[in-house]
Amino acid sequence: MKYDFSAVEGKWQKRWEDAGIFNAADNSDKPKFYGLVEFPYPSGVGMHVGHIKAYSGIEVIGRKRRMEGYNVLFPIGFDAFGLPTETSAIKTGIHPRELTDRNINKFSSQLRRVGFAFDWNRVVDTTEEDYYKWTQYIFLKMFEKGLVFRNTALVNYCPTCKVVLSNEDSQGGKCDICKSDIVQKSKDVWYLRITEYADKLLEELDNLDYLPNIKLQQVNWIGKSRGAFVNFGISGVEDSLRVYTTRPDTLFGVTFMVVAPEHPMIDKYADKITNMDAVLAYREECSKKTEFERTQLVKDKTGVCLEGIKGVNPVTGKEIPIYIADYVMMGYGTGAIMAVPAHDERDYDFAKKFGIDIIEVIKGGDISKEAYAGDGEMVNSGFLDGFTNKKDSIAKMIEYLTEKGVGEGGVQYKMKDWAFNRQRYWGEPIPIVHCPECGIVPVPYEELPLRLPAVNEFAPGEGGESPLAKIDSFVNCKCPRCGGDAKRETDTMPQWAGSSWYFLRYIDPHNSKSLADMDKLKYWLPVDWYNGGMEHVTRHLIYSRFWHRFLYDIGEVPTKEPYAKRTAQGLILGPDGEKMSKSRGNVVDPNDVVDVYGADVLRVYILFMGDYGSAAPWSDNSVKGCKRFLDRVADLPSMVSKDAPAKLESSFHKTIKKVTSDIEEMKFNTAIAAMMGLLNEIGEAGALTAEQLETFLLLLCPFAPHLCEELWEQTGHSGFCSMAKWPEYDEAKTVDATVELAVQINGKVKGKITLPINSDKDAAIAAVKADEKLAALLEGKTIVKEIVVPNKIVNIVVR
RNA sequence: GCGGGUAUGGCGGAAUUGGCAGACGCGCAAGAUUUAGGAUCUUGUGUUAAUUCGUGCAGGUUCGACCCCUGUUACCCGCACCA
Repeated sequence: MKYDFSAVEGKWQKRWEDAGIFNAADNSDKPKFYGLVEFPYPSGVGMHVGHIKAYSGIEVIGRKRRMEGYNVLFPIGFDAFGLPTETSAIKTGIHPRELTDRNINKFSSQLRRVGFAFDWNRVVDTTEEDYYKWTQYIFLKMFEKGLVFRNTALVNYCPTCKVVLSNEDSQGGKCDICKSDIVQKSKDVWYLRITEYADKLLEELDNLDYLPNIKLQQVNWIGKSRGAFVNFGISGVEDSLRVYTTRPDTLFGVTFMVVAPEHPMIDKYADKITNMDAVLAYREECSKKTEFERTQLVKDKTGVCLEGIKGVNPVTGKEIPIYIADYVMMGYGTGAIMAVPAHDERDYDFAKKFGIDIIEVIKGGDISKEAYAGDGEMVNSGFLDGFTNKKDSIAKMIEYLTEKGVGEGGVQYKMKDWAFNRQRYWGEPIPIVHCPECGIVPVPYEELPLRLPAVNEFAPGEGGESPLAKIDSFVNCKCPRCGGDAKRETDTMPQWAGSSWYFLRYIDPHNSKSLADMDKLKYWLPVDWYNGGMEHVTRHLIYSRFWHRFLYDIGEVPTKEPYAKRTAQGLILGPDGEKMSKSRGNVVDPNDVVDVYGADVLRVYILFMGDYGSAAPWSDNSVKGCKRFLDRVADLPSMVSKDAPAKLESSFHKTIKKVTSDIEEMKFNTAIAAMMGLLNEIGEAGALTAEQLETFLLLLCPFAPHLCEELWEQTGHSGFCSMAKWPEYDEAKTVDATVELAVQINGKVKGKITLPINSDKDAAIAAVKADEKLAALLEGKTIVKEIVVPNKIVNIVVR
């Protein structure tokens, strides 16, 4: 029988909301469960099936937990500041505020249509004053603690978006938003000192239940390396050139040094360098290259020797040439390296091209052919000769350098400080005033929120300055410290700011005195389970852990870490197996599916299509299969009978057990498969008891809640199925009285025997010999070995 | 280049982690119902002449391997001249 899902689904969504059954209670004796999903960016195009998949996992888990008696917090909100809305505003002339409100309304109604069990009383919108007031508050706290600094630096700049991007936003040399090539530009930039938290973020990872690949990505992103700083002398002057190396023990093999094109020592010693023209020309050439060109053209090494000055090896006292080359980056280490061509591939290539000596200091390779990066005995290395263990030789050299005062051990991180400003309108204004007398002055806390001025012009200036710079009433202000004329900072925060703490605001979304009440934070934190996309594992997840840890350090939150557990869903690919995109025209709109099949079918299909963590292509036909499943479930009430066959009972207990554990492991596909299998068994049996139907509805409810509520009511229940008690199983009833064992002869399955459960070896062998067919196969053979795994298999080895 | 992952019927995917490969769904075929189509229901469906062969490919360990080991190929995802 088909049921009229459009009427049914709307009816139950309204009842849930009227009864407020999904609203979390702040004061409850029940155990708590805080399930979190990444809140969406409310774009104009509306929701994507990927959103549904991302939310469905925690949705099902949260619904199950609620039925198990937990006080569940499952909130939703909108990460609404950002470029796409601003771009759209510039195009259409509609204010970003107006567009954001429209988009949020659209998303909200779409989310409601799918029947997610969100607590709609706690919706957070990062662009509301009540919210960004606290984003600004956290920024000021960081400023106060010295974690905010300003620096002139070469930054990643997108010429199309006219905006400065963090390294995280410009991966691969492409703008994260518009995909055009990034150029390097010198700018004044606000930074957050995230590197100061690198170790803390790294250390706590051990105590967190994140998927292993997620942890690994974070570790790689932070990129901690141990090594040493070494100060090389510079010939003829009382100065040194500092380098970072992970292999200080190869110091005897250093035959040249390389500095990055932007390295300040070049300007410092401009009068000593005799070929300054060539050096400057090279530098000019490098600055024209995009980051992309510079990192992709790996093979061909270029560079210029600095004539007139030499480096002095602090261990050997030998003079060596210094080169400027773009394979050395200013942004990592000290921007200068000691080159050991015998044992570093890049240095090797460079030495070969420029005809520089190559000295072997580690035995084991053939340095006439290529660099040897492996381990081996140290040679040509003075006091290190004969060392065979890398750890020992490095420790010895660091000891030596420290003693001589020419270096020391140290660590480096690949992660860089977080470039924290954008020349944009639609973002949180940075609460800073520039005073000609006092310098950089923070806006006082009591003046927060520092509101975005209402304007009608959102396009950035040609010079790449923020649209806010054009608004005199905003820019001109009094200095909070001296009261004199001053100017406001006109840049805004990056998109990642608001999403770095939103999970805290859900706990107490309307608090006007603090970002959230401490007692409530203590009750709800940490987030028990956070699910989201793999694409946010290195950026958002690192940023928000950083902010949270900072708030912990200043006593604003009670836990070191925000998220106890983190998982990630796989992509939904288009029907063609390719990533969904407008340009490919393979995008599936969830609304179309809800229109035709209903929300329950959409939900069940998305979780049934494959392993939750893996990518899987969309298939319209498989959606129909889920539709059939639910239609058959809708027929179950007509099959209720007192004379249901007894054998169904153990199938029910098995299914309860399987669905219960599969949901916890996010194996939703096999949980649904188990229910389909049970339904097939019920179909064969032709009847089921009223209690069995009840159990079935409860198991299916987290996946297809509308249908289950409807049938729950139809079968005479009062109250909500969604609030009823999750079924329990009896372990004893999940096992059958008899089991079938496969019988192998020489490892090949030749037949089957049926035995009482837990029968021993003798019984199994006896049963095999009593089986006519199997006995015939053993006739005249010598039995070498008999292996019996109880309840599983018998294997008889014969000759 | 480095790191991680994946590879199973025509398709999406299962497999209690070393014990009957292919659960469940799609598709397909036959039948029922229908004026017909659609929808629905029933049965069948890895492959083979076979008691055969079969989890990307080549070996190995084991009574027994999709699972463990060695080598290899293809694809996917991260990072990428990180000193």
